[in-house]
Amino acid sequence: MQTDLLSAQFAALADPTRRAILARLSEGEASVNELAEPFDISLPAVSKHLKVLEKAGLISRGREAQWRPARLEPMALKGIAEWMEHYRRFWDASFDRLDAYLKKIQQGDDRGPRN
Amino acid sequence: MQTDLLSAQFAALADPTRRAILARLSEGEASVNELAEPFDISLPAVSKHLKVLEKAGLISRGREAQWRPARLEPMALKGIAEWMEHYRRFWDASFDRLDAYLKKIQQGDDRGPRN
DNA sequence: CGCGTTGTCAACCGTGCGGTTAAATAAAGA
DNA sequence: TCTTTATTTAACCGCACGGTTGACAACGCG
Repeated sequence: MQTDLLSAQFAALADPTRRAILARLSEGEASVNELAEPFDISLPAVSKHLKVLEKAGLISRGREAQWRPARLEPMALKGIAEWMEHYRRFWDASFDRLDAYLKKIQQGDDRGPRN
Repeated sequence: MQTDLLSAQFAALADPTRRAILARLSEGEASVNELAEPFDISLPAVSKHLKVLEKAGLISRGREAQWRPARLEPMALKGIAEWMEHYRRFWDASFDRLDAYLKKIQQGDDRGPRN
């Protein structure tokens, strides 16, 4: 079993069905039936996907009568974004320039009042 | 089997050992033995991890005599970054106002027709 | 209450993953 | 050539994953 949250999040995102579910939820919360509609899989399968997403902290669920609407958990992807930031310089050209600039500043004067 | 590159990349990143390997490679290329050293797993296991990373396009491998150094593939993470960009407004503070606006909209027209 | 709707739980199945050990391959060096 | 070093391949193992079907629970409504 996966104890590490970041691993759980990456693993959750590795499935195309789950990414599609997230895309749908980015337009607003939805019931399980609504989420299942575009796919050719059974309802329990969708229910399992939602459980995976929930354990990864990517969604949360409510209750309204017999519906259990799922909604995107807004801050969840921030952890991944922060992990990626460490590698940003490898693919983002504009970051290279900023990086160089920051290093240059840092060399001479650490606590300068930048306004 | 996974044919989708994005899925393969997320799956590759879901393993902590592989993320540690990437972190090591972000400081420069390394041989399999060097990469294996911090871990308590066998060499073939590391070799398999490298193959997963390579198939995901995250690293590439060379040959120098009997060594097969691995190096980070610079542009690889860009695909993931672009996927995440779609969700940026959900966690980035500078989009807070937009987010609040979307939530407000969402309240009104949630579950209309259909089931 | 009984009924229909919505969703989950339980059990099962096939496949792939991360790990192992043992053997094979590749290249440098004596 | 024979040996040493570096790495991959092959075969296997246990387990988690994504899927199924069938039964069950929760709730609104007549």
